[in-house]
Amino acid sequence: MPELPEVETIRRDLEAAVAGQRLNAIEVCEPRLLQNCTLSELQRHLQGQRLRAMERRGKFLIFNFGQRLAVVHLRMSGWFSLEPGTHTRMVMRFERQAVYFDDVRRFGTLHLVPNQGRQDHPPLRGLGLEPLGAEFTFERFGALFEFPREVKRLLLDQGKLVGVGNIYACEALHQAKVHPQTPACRIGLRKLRALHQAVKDILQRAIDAHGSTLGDAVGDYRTLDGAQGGFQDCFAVYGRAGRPCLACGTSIRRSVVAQRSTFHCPRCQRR
DNA sequence: AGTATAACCTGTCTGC
DNA sequence: TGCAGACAGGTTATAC
Repeated sequence: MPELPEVETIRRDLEAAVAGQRLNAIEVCEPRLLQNCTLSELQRHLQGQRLRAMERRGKFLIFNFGQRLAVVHLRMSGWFSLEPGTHTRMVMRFERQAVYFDDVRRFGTLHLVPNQGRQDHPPLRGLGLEPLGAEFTFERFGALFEFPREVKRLLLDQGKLVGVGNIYACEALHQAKVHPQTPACRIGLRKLRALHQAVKDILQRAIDAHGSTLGDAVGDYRTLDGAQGGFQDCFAVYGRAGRPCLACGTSIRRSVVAQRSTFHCPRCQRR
């Protein structure tokens, strides 16, 4: 479920909790987690190494151990905790603190990747623009809009732009007053500038609120210490079908775009 | 090259 | 109370 703001929140929390510490042991009890190595290979390369930094690329969480990286994707229900949970799939025991990877739906992935040339190895290969990085200029963003794909589909394409998922795509499109099904190449300069700003703005505001927790069901996103995020209280459209648009009062509409639930205001976001 | 569909899993919620 | 069906923040293989 996590998108960029949730992953970034976890990154910061993990950095504070375990960066700089040596990894004493790593235990994996869900074989599907490991994508490109065996558990013994993982242990051979990482155990005894110091965690140099916690990094993030799009929705990937990167444990930087110097020569090697453990690259984790949380997919739908993964999260990290300082306590063992009901669906713990991996434990990383650092010198002074253990961290637990919990993942109800077992979709989460871990790749062991060489740090040198990391961008040439899956899963970091072929990723798009980092929306909170210096590279996210209006020119480079605008260059993605040359084709007639539906704009929401484009925003969700991790090969074009990383980190934006279903929630924040809906929210950014509403803030910029763009209909989710608008062909990308038919968005005018004014709206395109508004959308560029909205993507940055929504993601930053969501990070400031420590991400979004939709409910209290098992597998819902939590921060490292188990707290809920806060940005769900700021949603303008996501999950608000039938309720009034905060800008104009019109009933928010739910539809399906790119096989995903989509929410928009039919008045603020005209085709 | 695009788009749709099913699949990967488990859990929750809704309606009958 | 039970039970079938829909739905869920993500991605990918496969088939048009």
